[in-house]
Amino acid sequence: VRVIDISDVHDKMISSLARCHRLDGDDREAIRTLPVELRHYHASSHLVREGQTPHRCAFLVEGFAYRQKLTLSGHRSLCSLQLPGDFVDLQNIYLSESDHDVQALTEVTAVDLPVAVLRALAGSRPNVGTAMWIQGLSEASIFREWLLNIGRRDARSRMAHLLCEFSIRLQAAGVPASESHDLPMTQEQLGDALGLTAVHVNRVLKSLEENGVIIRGKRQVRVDDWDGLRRIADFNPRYLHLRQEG
Amino acid sequence: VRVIDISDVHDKMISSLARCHRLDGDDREAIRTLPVELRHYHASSHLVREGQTPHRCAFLVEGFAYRQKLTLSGHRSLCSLQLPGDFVDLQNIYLSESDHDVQALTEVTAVDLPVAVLRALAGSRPNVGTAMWIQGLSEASIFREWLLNIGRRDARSRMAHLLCEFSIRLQAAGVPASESHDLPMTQEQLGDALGLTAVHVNRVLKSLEENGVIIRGKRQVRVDDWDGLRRIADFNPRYLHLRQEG
DNA sequence: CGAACTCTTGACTAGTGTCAAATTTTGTGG
DNA sequence: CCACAAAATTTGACACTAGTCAAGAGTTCG
Repeated sequence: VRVIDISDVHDKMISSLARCHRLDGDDREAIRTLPVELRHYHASSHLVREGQTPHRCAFLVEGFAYRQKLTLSGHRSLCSLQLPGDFVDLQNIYLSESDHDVQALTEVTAVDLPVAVLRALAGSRPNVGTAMWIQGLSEASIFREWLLNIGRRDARSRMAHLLCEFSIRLQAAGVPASESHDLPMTQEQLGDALGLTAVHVNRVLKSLEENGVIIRGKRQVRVDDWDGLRRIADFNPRYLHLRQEG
Repeated sequence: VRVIDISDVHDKMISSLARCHRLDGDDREAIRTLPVELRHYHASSHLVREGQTPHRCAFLVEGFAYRQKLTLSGHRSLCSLQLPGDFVDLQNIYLSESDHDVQALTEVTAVDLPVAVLRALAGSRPNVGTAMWIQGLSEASIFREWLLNIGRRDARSRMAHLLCEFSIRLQAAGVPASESHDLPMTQEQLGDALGLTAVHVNRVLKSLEENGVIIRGKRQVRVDDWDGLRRIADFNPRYLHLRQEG
């Protein structure tokens, strides 16, 4: 566990939102007035729970999280991954009831912001509101791409696509290459992200490793041959909307 | 082709947004000042095209449309259906490049609104902006549900779920029961909405009809036994966020 | 009226799922 | 820090859902 500087957290929020929409000095100043109360979540604990009224929105400082939905019979589907620098609850901020869960994938450090405070900020600083709106739209675009991925690509391509996305998004979020770019998911979680069973995920990973495009560790996967993976994945980063300017 | 009254169109926009968020008299007045220029689209013509910068946002007055994405190899996945009363391009309104297409499913009558005008309206009338934001969030919730549908339900349930959603949304949009509640899609389009092949869609429809839960016409499907269908579908309308109050 | 889509069906195939058991890794309480 | 229990991985054998191919019939639309 690392010591985290509160001013760094504000900087991180500002750069996360500024990547979505241009912010002026007053906008940045307003963000700096947000109350920062760091909170720790253990792996697999809930940040959001289906059916609840969202009162707080987490800003991810360290660690990963994922959105998921469940079938009545208990089958699970992940909808997206949340990386450091993401506002986790922009999907619910204006809805009266959450339609899905968000759970910590790893140990997570996050700031819990009252939804009312974020709404007020969006109202008083329109640029910030627009930035939050855009961040939510970008995530909706990820949902659509995952729909295409699960609906129309075969198992190998799906897996390759997921890895490409993770890799590019980490880079875009400014996680230094020195830090690990391994995807720390179990094969069951990967299966739920791809509409596959854990057993088949295992077979696919083995095959991708034999082709030399990935390297596997325990409970994690790393990209080895990016171009090869990208070709298998049919990956086009357009849907991530990384270079946004209002 | 029916004659459409412009004031009716404004009413339709107002009620569409008011279903998402409370609007006061001035908000409604502001919406009434929007320029209304009715435009007709033939079935399968594009309202939005991937890669383009969105300059205009359509408001659907009559007819249906769908969002779709394509794989490099040309495979298609639908992401959602658009019904009368939907603002089609809320997903792109603040993005610089569209990541998907929107095409007319049937003959469509729509109002084309300049994106700049909508952005200005969102800025000057915060309630209206919030309503648009919420409409976009609700659609994102549909993407997530479709992800669960395709990823974790079998073909019969997927089809049943799609029909349940269509039925409930039509009702919520206030389409009178007198008008047809048939889903006017080809089996190939249904397949692309469900991650199936057209051939398998045919088999599934046959089976559902034999169970007496649907009735098929040419190029259309109608719900016959709603409770039966709902049971097959594992359908819970929560994700549609129909009763929203800011 | 004909060409081009759709739909339907059957026969066959292939990609994933299911089940089960051995092995390795991880996490926890003493 | 160890020992054990629980969780995750790996593999093989087999089953089954959904895909592919093909051909005939029905529809739609210019």
